[in-house]
Amino acid sequence: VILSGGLNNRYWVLDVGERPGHKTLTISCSKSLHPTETCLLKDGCLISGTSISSSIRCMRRFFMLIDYCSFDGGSKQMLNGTMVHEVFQRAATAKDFSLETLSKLANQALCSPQYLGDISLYVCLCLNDLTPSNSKARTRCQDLATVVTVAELADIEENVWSPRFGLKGKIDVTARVRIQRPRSGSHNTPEERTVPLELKTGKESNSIEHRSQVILYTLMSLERYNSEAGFLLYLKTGNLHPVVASHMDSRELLKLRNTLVHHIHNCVEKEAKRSRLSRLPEIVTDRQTCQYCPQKRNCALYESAADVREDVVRDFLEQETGHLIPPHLSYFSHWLLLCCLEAASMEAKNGRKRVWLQTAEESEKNGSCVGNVQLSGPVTVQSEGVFLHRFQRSSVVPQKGLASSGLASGDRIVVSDQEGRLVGLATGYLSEVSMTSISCTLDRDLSKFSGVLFRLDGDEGVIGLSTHLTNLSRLMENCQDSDRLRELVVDLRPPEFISNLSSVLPREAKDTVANILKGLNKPQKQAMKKVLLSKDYTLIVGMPGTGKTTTICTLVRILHACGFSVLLTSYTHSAVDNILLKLKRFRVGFLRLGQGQKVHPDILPYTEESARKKGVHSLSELEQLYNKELVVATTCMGIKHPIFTRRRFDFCIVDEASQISQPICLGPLFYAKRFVLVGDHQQLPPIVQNQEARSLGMDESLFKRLELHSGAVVQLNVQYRMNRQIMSLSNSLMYEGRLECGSERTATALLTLPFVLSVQSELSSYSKTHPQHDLAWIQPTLLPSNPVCFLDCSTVPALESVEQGGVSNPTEAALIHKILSLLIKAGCKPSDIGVIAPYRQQLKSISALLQSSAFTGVEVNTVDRYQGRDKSLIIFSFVRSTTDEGNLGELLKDWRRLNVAITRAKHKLLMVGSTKTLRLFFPELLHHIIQLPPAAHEALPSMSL
DNA sequence: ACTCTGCCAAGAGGA
Repeated sequence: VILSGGLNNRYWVLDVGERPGHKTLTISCSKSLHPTETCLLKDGCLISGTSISSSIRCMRRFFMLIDYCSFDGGSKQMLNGTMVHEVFQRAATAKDFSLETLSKLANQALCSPQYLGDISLYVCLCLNDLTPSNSKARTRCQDLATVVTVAELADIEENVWSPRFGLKGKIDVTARVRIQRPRSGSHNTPEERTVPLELKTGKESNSIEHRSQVILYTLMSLERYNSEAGFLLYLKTGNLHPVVASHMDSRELLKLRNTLVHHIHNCVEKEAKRSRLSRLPEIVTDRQTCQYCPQKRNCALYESAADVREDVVRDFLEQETGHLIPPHLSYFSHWLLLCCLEAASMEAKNGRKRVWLQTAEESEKNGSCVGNVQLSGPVTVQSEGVFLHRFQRSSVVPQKGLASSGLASGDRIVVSDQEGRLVGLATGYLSEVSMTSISCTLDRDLSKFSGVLFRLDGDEGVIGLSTHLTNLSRLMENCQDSDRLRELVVDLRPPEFISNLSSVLPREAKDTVANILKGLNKPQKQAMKKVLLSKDYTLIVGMPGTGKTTTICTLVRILHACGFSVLLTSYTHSAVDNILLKLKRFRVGFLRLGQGQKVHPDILPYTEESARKKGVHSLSELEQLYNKELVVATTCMGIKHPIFTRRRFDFCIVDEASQISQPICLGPLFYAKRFVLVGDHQQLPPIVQNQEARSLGMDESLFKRLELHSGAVVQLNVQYRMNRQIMSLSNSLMYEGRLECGSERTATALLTLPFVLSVQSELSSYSKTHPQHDLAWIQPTLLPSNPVCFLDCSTVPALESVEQGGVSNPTEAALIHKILSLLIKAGCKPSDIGVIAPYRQQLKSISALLQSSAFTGVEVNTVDRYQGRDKSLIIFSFVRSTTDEGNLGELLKDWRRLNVAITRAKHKLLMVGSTKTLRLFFPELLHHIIQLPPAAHEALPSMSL
């Protein structure tokens, strides 16, 4: 934005207005003259110190936040740097820089799982870099008479979020130093200051980047320590350089920071209602700078994608993107745009900003925050880097129960002080929440802050779209793997198959495979065959209830028996573990990668973590662990794991592939020769927040994109879940009759209600005593022999309410509550019942009515959460009862969501909704309508359970 | 117009 005073003019601030969440400035370029302008200061974007200092040479680098080290392992020097940092920090904490200690620490660092995980580990620590005499680190000030001595260590790896400057970062060492200035004559006591100390293990460059980093850290810690300067400590020489942040330096760096933020917020621009990628900051085209830039490919890709070619950079672009043809570039730029749009939507609802934009009181009202707490009792060290803290409400403020805070054990939290001076002090997990106290494990020891008032905020974490972008960028790489994948994914080259099974099937595996195949039905066997014959990929359509998990499990067993290596993935941990839980019953070994906290308890013994506990002390032992199993399982996001710097697989299987967005789904495919996508695009698509991104096709999964090659598709259409009537509803809605029952037993299975007769007689006697109520409709509703019922509430006064939190319909909720109590009384097990609604708000109002213990076991959940699962009896609440289709809402209009909802039921499906709304788009329902009398939900008796 | 799961992160150093 250029203000009226011109690009770089100066302004007077005439007035400052404070509003919640933002400030307004009234400014003018002349004190006495008009035009005044109003600036709105808001938002809470924090930029890291390193991002800013690395942008000094080239601002573009910042926008290409793609971490290559995750797949090439990084350089020797970087690894060395990380390790020496740690050795120094540990030695400093122990206040011991003796050679013995240093070498002990260095050995520990070499064996620490963190570094062992890096397969490219072949670094020897240069211990002589850290000799004791150097570590005392005297300054070489210009002003030789000034002496700085490090008196005490205040902190290491301190995490700072500074909303005031919009900066964040981690400070290597925070030190208390004594500064003795030469003053003529008299007694001068040394000044004490707490300052940031930045360690560098490379060449002593004292470069502008290094110095800027220190200046930024100094700014960040201004509010904490009032530090005026920081220090650069080069460990190779032991030299300590003071870096005094001059006003101008700080100002320039903050201006750079602001420019970066401006570009972030404006990475997409609208033109004639259509969004497109904005221009990035100008390309530097300085051979010297660009030659070694790790981001040059992305830089060139972006430039080519933006379709603005300048002559100066043509050869640079040619060099980096010459191997790509226009469709490749447009695929890249299309998805880049989609990701930018989506990122903006995700950033908008990023809850982390609340920590500094809202007071604790405000935040507490919205839930997931507890303010005014103090440390109580000592901090105990649970394990390396895990500190157990206990907090209590400060007695100063009126007590409010902590349990009602919206925070629950297991939640991720951020700890800050109440005042907003120490933001983001620590992060961790809540372990216990009681009425009076909260305990949690944090990544830092906060014992030195006893007496400080804290606030704990729930932290959803910020996951940008960096994995998406990394995968997209990788797809464009000039190498064999990427070329092939690009051909298949972007050019849509038809997949090839070999004709003869005998060439892939080892003779000795034939019997085993034949044995495994025995338990499968026809389409499942076909799927196995197709996969074995594939040279590129196979798509398996798993319609509802067709034994998708079993099929995948069997596929893995067969591939395993043939000696093929398999990478097994899905988007969610639970989907991965679902297959593994089945797989572990057979003699198939596997390695499960991923955080223990997220892994199913029964799968934990197969994780890397637990294998390590048995002892991995050397690189070769680690390699053994990584290479031992033919089958490796992880989530699609888990591909940053170091195992992938080396290992490749014969097959990659992606489950729930129709729910994964293209860039994410690509990730694991880089590591396998062939892949298998399993899904069903008639079920739920990937969730996309941004409306425009969705309309531009971001919710198209790779599964759906590749489905146009029907030769690669196998359909599992024999299902063992639904009885005939429920299945035919789905068939007419979605599958055009292709879905079949696997057996007559499946087709005719009904709900068992042992006491249905007694409930019915109870109802009829109730009818007699209450003749004013028409209860004729309830009999067919309850009857198991009537598997599909649509209860039409259109005669019942609609109570649909649209609130801020979502949509709910109390009438439907009340009706469901009463019918449920009848069904349970009739002998239906609560655990056999699922209640589904499209909206969370509706689930809340239903759950509120099901508090009595008779209902425990009834699972109330969203359609989305129910995907992949089933129940004997499903009650689905449509909630919406509008006649205006335009007002229906996107969720219900999506047929795929409706399809998922109705196919969760095995034996009986009760739908509650309004025909007014539904006949608009689902006429098949009309065959199953049960017309409700007015006030049906009130007329029904409340059964005592 | 309300559906949701991923992820540890800012920085390791080189020209």
